[in-house]
Amino acid sequence: MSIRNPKQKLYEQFAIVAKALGHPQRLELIEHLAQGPRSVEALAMKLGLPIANVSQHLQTLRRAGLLSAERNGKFVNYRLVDDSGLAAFASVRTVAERHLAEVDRIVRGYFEARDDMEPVTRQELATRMRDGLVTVIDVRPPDEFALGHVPGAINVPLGDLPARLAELGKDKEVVAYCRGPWCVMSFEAVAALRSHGYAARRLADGMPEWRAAGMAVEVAA
Amino acid sequence: MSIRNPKQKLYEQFAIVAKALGHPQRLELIEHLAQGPRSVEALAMKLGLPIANVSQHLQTLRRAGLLSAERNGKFVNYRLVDDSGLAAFASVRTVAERHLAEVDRIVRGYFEARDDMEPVTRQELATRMRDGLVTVIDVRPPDEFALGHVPGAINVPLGDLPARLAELGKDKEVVAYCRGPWCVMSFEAVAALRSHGYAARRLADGMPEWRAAGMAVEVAA
DNA sequence: CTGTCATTCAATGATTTTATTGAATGATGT
DNA sequence: ACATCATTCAATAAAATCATTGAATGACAG
Repeated sequence: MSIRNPKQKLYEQFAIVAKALGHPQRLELIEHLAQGPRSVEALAMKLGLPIANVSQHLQTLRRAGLLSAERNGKFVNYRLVDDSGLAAFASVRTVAERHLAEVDRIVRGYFEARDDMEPVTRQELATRMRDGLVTVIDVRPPDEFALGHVPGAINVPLGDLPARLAELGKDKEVVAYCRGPWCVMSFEAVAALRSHGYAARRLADGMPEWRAAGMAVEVAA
Repeated sequence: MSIRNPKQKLYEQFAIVAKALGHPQRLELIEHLAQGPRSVEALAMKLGLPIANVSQHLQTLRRAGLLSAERNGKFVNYRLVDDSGLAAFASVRTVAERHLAEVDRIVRGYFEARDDMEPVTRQELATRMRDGLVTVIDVRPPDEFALGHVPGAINVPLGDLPARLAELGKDKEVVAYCRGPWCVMSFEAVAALRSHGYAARRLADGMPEWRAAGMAVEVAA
């Protein structure tokens, strides 16, 4: 029986939060919930995991104060309680990006092979959209697009891109975005567009960051 | 053998960082290293833990990119590689402070009993110091004070405070600070000073945050 | 070279976390 | 009431993390 002083008790609580972030699939759950509220089943489908497993992860995140759950009929909808969880995720990501050699290796090996250009910043995109210089495509699945997207963006899920190239004029630069800074879909989209002769770039991060930065968001009717 | 796509590999790396933050004593190590570089033995002494145990925790933090180690003769000095680790700690703390009921309980039960006043912000302190309105005391141990302190602050380790009350005039407000936002020493100092009739408040956070905010820092000769 | 000291390594058991399975719960619709 | 469906709970085994111990390493002093 160890005597724990108040500082140690506080640090145990902080550790609960960090521990909740310390599992790759829980981070992925956060990424998906950052697009909008979701039921357990919907999340399990997106991640390709058993429902009971996802349910347990969600409860771990809820106990850490990252999520709230609301019952809606038969379904339980989970959502991020606020931006602080996403901010914690982002700061953890920053540490890894700056100091882990393995991250560098993965980025060089996969991501830079698809898009080695500087991404577009939010501000830059907002300006170029206002001036009518770019076509913005949202490459996420339609359900995520419906929950909120960059005003004026066209929803072209990655799988549909080859069939819908004709919709995108070559006179304007195409800017693609999806769920976040390392969402593979926007990298794949940019690579595909370039190979077809389009001028294409990525947005530096995704929808949740756009929303968190206070930019206007359009929601499906 | 699971096939892991590049996103999952990245998330595993992010999880390594979060996992490293997911242990109360590793968080405490970060707090101490935020005061300045330290040897393994010195940290073990401060935390009251076996050296081998501390060594292992430090290596976990190093593998997560949070610390760097430099050999200096017989000693190995660990240090925070940059502010990003402290920022991650801070954002995890924010989640816990906002959403964990247990944190609220601990703060109410212990900390607010010692100091229920609004703490002084850095900017406010800088202004009031310039105008000569406050006496600033640094209640950390002398070795930490020596590695950097608020210019003009007096080092009064908490244990010495009762014997050194006479040094502090009652005409000026006394502001106490120590290692960080929930460092118990500054709470105890404020409580002790108030009980002796002094006007006393805490700085909202500690030395590492002062330094990270770009404020001037004085180092012992 | 030898002894000492700070640190790391390696091995161990104890504890915690994780994934899986199937049963229990709670709400809905017939 | 009954069947159905989404979710949670409970139990289990596998895996990871943790603290502890004592031996190995690497640097210095004599």
